[in-house]
Amino acid sequence: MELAEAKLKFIEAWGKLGSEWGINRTMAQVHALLLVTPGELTTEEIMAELSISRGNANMTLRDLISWGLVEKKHRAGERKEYFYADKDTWNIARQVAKERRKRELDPVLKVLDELTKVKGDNKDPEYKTFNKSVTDINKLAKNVDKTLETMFKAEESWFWGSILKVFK
Amino acid sequence: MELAEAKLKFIEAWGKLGSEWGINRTMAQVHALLLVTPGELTTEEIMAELSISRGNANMTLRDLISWGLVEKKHRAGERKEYFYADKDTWNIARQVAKERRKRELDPVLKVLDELTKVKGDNKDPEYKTFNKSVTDINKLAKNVDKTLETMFKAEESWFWGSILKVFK
DNA sequence: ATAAACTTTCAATAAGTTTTGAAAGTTTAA
DNA sequence: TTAAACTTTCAAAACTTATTGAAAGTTTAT
Repeated sequence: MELAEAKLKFIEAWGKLGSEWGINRTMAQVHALLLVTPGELTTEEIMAELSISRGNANMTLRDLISWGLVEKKHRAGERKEYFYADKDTWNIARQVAKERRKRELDPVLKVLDELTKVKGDNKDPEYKTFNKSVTDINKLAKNVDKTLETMFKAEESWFWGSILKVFK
Repeated sequence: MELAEAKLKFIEAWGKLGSEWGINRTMAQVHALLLVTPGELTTEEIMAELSISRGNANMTLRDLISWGLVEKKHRAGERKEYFYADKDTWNIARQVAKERRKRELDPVLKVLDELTKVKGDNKDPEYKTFNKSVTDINKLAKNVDKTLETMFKAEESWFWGSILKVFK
């Protein structure tokens, strides 16, 4: 397979995975493009490479920057802005996990905490079932939360070393 | 808070989380409804409770069954079909992880494996960057895959015990 | 101050996804 | 076999989300 073809396949696969996990397809594709690009790209280049509009490119790049995955670079004496992606996979994974926890897991944990406090009669099967499900899910979610917290602080090698050692 | 209100909040929160993670909102809501319901519900009851159409209820229930989260029950002498959800949170988490791995992670791993095999000149920055990114992501994805594999086989208490022990 | 070079915004539109509901299909009991 | 009770299907409609592109805004050099 040729390099150019391989790049396209990578961009496509990454875009598809993103969209299946609730991340805008274009955002994932722009990110993929920057990941396989040495150095930086301008908005124009990204627009051309992926055949997307100026508006779309601009908004997607802002999103990627707000997710902490991409940075703007400024070259002395030039007006254009250059974009480049952090290529460290472990940082990327951490960054994505961090953002999604903040945006999605945290609010759910708040609701679950509130719902575990709802009082009722344990003789009532309606209440009992509700309470058990909510409490169990809350516990699971909190464990996930703790593990993510550890992951944020950890070095990649230490993290996987620890996990894979335990699971052998 | 009242039980009825709490149930609605739970159904809403679960639906929202689902949609943010690429799971149809209605599917997550029906699942949530069954989770807080002792015993079984009929299609009619689910339609009424969530104000959804017969077609929607039917398709969503089939999906939930194909995900292994819900089962049909048959009561002797009755024509109606009853649906109930497995209430074991650990089973649910495993089941969801299993399905998503099969549907989404596996195909990406296949593409990544193929892309890591693309040959090129390591003096070429284009090739070098492509190869490094793809190889790194492939490694990470394989580690995730291994961890999921362990999770599928494990008991909940053992799994979290091991993870949380390591991370203390 | 001006104008060229570039970035950002956002209303309109397109694309994608979910939902409906009526019709077709199936099963069961008599 | 018939018909009532129930389930399934799927084309059309509603809804949601993503994208465009032209206009407005900003920055920089002169």
